[in-house]
Amino acid sequence: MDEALRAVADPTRRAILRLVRDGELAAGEIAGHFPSMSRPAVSQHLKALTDSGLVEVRADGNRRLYRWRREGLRDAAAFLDEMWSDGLARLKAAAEREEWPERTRSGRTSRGPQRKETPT
Amino acid sequence: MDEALRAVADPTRRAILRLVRDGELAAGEIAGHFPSMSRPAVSQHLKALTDSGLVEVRADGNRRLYRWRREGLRDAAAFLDEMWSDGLARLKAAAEREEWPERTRSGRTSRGPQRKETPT
DNA sequence: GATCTATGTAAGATATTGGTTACATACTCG
DNA sequence: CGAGTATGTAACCAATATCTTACATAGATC
Repeated sequence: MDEALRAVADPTRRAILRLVRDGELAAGEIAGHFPSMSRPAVSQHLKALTDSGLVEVRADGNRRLYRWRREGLRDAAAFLDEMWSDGLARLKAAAEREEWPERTRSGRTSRGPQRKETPT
Repeated sequence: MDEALRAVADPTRRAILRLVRDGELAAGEIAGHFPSMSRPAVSQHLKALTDSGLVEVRADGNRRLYRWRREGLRDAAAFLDEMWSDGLARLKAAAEREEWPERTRSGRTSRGPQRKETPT
């Protein structure tokens, strides 16, 4: 999953993913969408995406057609979903029980002139 | 979003996130969960997490309590969800219409003994 | 076969990451 | 105040990432 997340953390690669999401595109066509970057750079991003399983390649004569691979994001999506949604549930439940471990030990209960406590 | 995704791409940081997901933990307690790594290393991961908005800190006397910050993953989760779920819909729709741009140009229609075409 | 065309790979420069040890701070406690 | 505890930062290093340019290779075309 690490690889997939790292791959997706790069904006260029995310853009490529969006490009090949609903159809195949040749490497050159993809590179054409990034005029600010050399073609080899894009090629390397494509390699990264392929290696991390986010896209698949298919040879078509001269060219190489890239296509989105949905499975590639499964674990990453699952993690984030669990973290976000399930985490919401946990937070809510904890808040309702007021179970948050607030004052954990000393309990800074109005003793000294606390200067920069809780920089909220 | 880049930062959040990059932060979450690291397994140590994911583990930290899970640790502070349902309550506050002091830096030292967190570091205690990673005996294989020096305390400063964990501290730096905490900094990364804080900078990317995935956790918040609160001073409590001597210590610094870290807590999960749900908002931090909003965009990342949204992206992955859109990519995964919505992408599924797109794929399905495209498949039903058989709209996949298969043979894009030449149409490798049984001409040569295609060796390693479509490594499926 | 000679020559495009499409694309990957090698080599190298530079920036960023992730760790370590040493040190600086700040709060707590007797 | 002085010792001890909790934690962040600085300095450094090794490994990676991400570009660029130059080059290699394979299929297409005439």
